[in-house]
Amino acid sequence: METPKIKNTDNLPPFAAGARVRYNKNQKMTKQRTETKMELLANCLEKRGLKSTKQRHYIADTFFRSNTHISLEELHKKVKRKSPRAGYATVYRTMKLLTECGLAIERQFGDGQTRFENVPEDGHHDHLICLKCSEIVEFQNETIEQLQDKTATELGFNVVRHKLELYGYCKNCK
Amino acid sequence: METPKIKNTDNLPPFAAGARVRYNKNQKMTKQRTETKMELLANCLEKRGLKSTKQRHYIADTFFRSNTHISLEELHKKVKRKSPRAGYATVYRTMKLLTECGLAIERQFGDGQTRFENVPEDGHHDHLICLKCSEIVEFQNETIEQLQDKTATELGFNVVRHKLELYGYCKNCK
DNA sequence: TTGCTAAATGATATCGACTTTCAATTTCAT
DNA sequence: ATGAAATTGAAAGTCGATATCATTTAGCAA
Repeated sequence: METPKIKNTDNLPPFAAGARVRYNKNQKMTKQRTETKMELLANCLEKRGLKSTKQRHYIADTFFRSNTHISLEELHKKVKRKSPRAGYATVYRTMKLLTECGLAIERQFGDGQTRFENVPEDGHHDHLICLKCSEIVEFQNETIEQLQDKTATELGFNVVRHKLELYGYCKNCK
Repeated sequence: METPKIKNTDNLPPFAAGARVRYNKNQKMTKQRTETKMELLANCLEKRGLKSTKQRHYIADTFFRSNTHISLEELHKKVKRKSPRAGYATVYRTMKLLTECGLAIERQFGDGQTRFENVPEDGHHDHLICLKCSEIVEFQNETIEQLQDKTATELGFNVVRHKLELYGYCKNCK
């Protein structure tokens, strides 16, 4: 084997997962609730004429409670702990649905697996990723956002969304 | 089929490929040469005790001349025009080599295909991607970079590299 | 509650983009 | 030129994502 393949959390690349810590512009920690999201999901299902099932409910709840950038495989594993017959395909379809409803964000950190992130209730954030210990810190910086808009405008663009990832070493690893 | 799969340039997602235009901070266009890179490659091969082959030479040259964010499939197609027996695996291995040598950058724009970008000779740049016509504009903004470093430092990080992508609509599509 | 019908589920098959394997070929130091 | 070592191309293998399909379920109507 030339290059080992990454398959699970035990052998993650240095930038894919890790505990989540959030900071706003002033470095205050923030928290997320999970109740409201289940309500949003219920609304979204109703709006589309979709059915409310045990599986969807449990998968969504498990995802909303997850604090990492979770992959389908990891989520499936968690879901099966309480619901052993739950299929991978259902987890896949539910996460696709959550993404369409705006309740999850798909991310690619370059390890070949799509990872899902909870939508923050306090707005957009970007990522700082430690290349050694895998810590992922989320941050917000309004000034950077404004500069991005300004730059884009100068080039004739209207920016709809963006992605900013900073890779480096955290204070414990530098 | 539930979701059509993207396979080639004719059916790209609105953000994957497109002609490349580069702007520096003052919106002046810049150009790239290709000679120096072949020399760098030769050095890199020698340093590693690797052999200089027709295939590597031709694949690298084709890539260096490509002006888009090219996928392996697209590059293989181009290479086969002049070298019909060239295999996909060789293109794959050569691009892996170029990436390791720092002469190519792997990128994921979310369409499931890895795309390769030429290393700019005038430093790091970021991307503006039109969601409608697929135009990809590259830009540089030193102020944003400085702010990123500042933010990271405040959170105890040393930034090694970063990725900034702005998705929106260009002046022709807004 | 019961029956019905469309939607959802889960097991499995398929797809597609890599990635590896291996026998044949080529490079290059001697 | 020669032989060891690297490279190549074809084909097979891998793995995550996605589709298929028979069975099960949700939710409305009687």
